[in-house]
Amino acid sequence: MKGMGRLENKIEIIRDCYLFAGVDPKCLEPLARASSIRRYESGRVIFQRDDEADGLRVILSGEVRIWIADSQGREFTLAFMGEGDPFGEIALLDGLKRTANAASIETTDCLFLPTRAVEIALARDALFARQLVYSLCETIRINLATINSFAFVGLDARLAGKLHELALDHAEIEGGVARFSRQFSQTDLAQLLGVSREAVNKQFRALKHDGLVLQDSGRLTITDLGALAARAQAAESLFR
Amino acid sequence: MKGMGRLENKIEIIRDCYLFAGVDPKCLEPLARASSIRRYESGRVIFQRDDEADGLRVILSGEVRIWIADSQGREFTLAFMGEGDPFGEIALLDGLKRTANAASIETTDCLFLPTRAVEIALARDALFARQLVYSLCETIRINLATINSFAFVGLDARLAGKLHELALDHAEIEGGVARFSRQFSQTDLAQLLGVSREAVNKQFRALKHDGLVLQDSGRLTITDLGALAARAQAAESLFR
DNA sequence: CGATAGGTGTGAAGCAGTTCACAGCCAGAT
DNA sequence: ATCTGGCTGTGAACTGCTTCACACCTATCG
Repeated sequence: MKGMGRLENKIEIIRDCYLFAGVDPKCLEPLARASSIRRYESGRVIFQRDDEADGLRVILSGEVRIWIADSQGREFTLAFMGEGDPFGEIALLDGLKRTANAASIETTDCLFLPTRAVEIALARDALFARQLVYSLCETIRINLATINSFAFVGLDARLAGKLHELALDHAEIEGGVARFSRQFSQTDLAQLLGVSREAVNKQFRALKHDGLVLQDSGRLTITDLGALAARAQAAESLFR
Repeated sequence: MKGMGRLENKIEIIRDCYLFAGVDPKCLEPLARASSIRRYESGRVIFQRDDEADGLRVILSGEVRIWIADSQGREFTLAFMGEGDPFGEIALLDGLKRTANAASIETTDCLFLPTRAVEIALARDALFARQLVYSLCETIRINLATINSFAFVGLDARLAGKLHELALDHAEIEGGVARFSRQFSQTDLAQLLGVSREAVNKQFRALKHDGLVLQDSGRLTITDLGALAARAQAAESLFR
């Protein structure tokens, strides 16, 4: 009976992921049966570029960084993923090697769905396929916004835009003020923007000078989200 | 009887697109019934960013440029699409506005599938959904390669890589030599790389100096694809 | 035919971001 | 309490790309 309890627990967890919203309950049970829950301690590398895909993960709690790197060791952060976000879909879905690296930046629990189980659900349930398609489209829009900013936007506007974006996910917003709930180092920001830490520092100076951003003991506070958005105008996102 | 002939003709056209490979023949007929063939003269804008999506197009013959632009009129070319390629899927699939602009750069015939017909096929046929998922993953890999090159790769290697890539689609290759089958202006290349025309010209000088590229009356010839690929090393594509 | 529009080639000046070097600060470990 | 490692701040020198300006070359079109 204990095993049964765990299964029902997993079914519930899966049903709560937006990726599986509306999925046929008949498909849910085999998915749950095949899936497992994996815990990664902070700093664990979950997979690396060019690995074979083993399955899909959905974050139950914690935070994961997805990034690419070059041969010199420079890194570009594609995304920080949090609770409810799925990751590792691409290589799973097209059967090729992983496109990026993933690591936990705090203790993270993931629901792990092995390739075969996803494949079966995909063939059986049109709604699951539909949901996956939405998720892939979202990824494409995010990537296009990144390309847009590389092609057209100066670092000043790019930093403003990125801070604004991060605030929506990682800060408590009240009025036009956003207080970040975790630390982002200038190195983090540099890796998110694809530039050097020094360049970020310089732009940061300007933001602080204009009173748009404060630093209380490591944490950032944005004093005027609207003004920050205005600075990012040129970076107007393709993704809304 | 004539109408019937046109329908069967369309069914055949659809079946030949790789996007519909393996699609249930029962789904094919309604798709064909709803679809139409549209001809765009050279230079016609097919859709623009922020338009509502009307449907999906598959190129039957001709060539289409997909690009984004900023407020100053600078343009970044995301892709040239040719025979068999589908385009306009993203906004169609997620119901949001178009992410990019599309225009024919020569007289182009497209198969046009309106949103509703695609939606119905998607709900009914898991294989069609699977095929779409593959196609979206491919787009994501291409976009990631673009992001990779912006973040890490100098213009020298990026130009070499782009020429190599273009040669695979637009040139006749014999041994290590590739003779382009249409013209690419330096402006075209600049827009593909997200830099100024002058910067491309300068890198071009270096390639010509080293005898890797020739220009006979507008058309380009790559004299050593291997050496060109070596120059692009750092741009090693995430997409293979 | 000469006019015009794209394309190419090139040089000067400027700016944005990189690299390198180093200093100071804080928190956690020994 | 001191040491260490990661973060921040900053300046100097350099490089790569942009912008602007212009010359020249061709193909096309009235």
